[in-house]
Amino acid sequence: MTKPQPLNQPDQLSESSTLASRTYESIKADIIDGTLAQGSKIVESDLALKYGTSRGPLREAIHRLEQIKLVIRVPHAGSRVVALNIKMMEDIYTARESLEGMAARLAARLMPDDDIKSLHRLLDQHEQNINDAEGKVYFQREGDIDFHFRIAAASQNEWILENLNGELYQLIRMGRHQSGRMPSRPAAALAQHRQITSAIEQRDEELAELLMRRHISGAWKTVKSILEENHE
Amino acid sequence: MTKPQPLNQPDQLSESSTLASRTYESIKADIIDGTLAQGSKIVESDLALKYGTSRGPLREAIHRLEQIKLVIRVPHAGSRVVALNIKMMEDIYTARESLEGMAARLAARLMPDDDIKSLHRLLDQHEQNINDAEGKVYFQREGDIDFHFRIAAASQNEWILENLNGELYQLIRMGRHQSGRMPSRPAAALAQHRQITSAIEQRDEELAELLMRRHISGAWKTVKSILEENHE
DNA sequence: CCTCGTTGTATTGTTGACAATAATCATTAA
DNA sequence: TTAATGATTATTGTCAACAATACAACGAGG
Repeated sequence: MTKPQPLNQPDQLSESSTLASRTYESIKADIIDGTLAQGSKIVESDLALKYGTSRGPLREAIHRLEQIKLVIRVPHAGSRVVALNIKMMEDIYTARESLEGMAARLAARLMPDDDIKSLHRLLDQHEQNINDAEGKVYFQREGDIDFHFRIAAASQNEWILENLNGELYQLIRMGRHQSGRMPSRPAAALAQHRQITSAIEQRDEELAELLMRRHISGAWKTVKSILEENHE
Repeated sequence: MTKPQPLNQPDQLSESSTLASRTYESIKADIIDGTLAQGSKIVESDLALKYGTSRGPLREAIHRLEQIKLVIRVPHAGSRVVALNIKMMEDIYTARESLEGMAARLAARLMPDDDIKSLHRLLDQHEQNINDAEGKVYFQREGDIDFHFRIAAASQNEWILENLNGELYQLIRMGRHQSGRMPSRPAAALAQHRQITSAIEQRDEELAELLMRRHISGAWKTVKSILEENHE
């Protein structure tokens, strides 16, 4: 059985040349998967020790994490891992809806035919994985983001790509880890992905944007209800 | 004669408690108004001297500027002030169109009546300033962004607000300084602003978004033609 | 018992020195 | 003359010590 191919969104090569970057990647991963608990206080000297570096590079890592909103920092008082709440997640999903809608529109205009074919193949793979018990985990965790990443990349808009991939998706991943549950109904999601791809293939910008926005706002509704029931 | 009221988008209180923040603000201003030329190389020790600080805080400032894309940094090789090109500006305007369209939609849903009234007054003031020779400079430079800022704030979406105000508007300001010219036809822009405000007042989300997007994509067309003629 | 001010401690902000890296320039061989 | 190669230098990356700040504990006064 072929393993689902690795995600092609290397935020940074894991063997980065600078210590600050490596520390950044490590901490980011630990925040996203909950090893560093939400809302927990960050003490520079402690973390420096923990990640085997000195305060200098660690400080740079923290600053970068602050920029992508994984960390909140208040001057002279210290930093904490962000604590996701519903309002914040709603803001993120709304921004994402807007940006990805635009990305889908641009993809319909600009995506090369070959890439569209490849996108179809990706969805075929996802379909197989849905029926496959162990694949389910993969599909629900990362396959979904993989699809969305390809659309963002196809937009050929650097700003949108960087903000989706570098910031919004990270926060969404973190939210998923938190809730412990997966995005709902993979089959329904897949069907929508196919619709969107088809609109792109037909170069129907308007429809592509509309479908993407509907897809994401639908996803938010289910995520929201999960968060609300967890929160009482 | 009453001076146009100061912009209410203090990115940071100018008397920030930390040296790194003050340095950041200074450099940012210098980049935006061209004192630090586009594409010019940044040498940490030189700048540290120039801004009266040591390399530590200056480094933090540079990192923050990198995050808002005013500076480009390559590991071990140094940093440069970003050099705006047409593709980059197009990406920015497209992202802005998407985000501000959504912001207008949210504003139509959420903006308190009092704030809408205040928005009307702001536009009245702009109208006066258009006929006033010295006001023209103000309106064209900052008044336009002032309006857009209020919509973004009214969306009550933190992510959108921060990204528009903290990043996109800065780059657009920088672009304006570069071209030397002002946004075109203040009267036409004002008319569109009124339309948008009116849609918000009527709580017509769909229309508010549509008008805002049209407004911004129109602005891009004229900016683009200016850039192209400057560039040959 | 509560409030306010004071002191002490922990943590961040800042600095200058040192190490590592990459760009530059001169030198040599083809 | 040009291309490759090696030493040199400028610049960034990293570190550890020092200063400034905010928070907590404590005590005095109401």
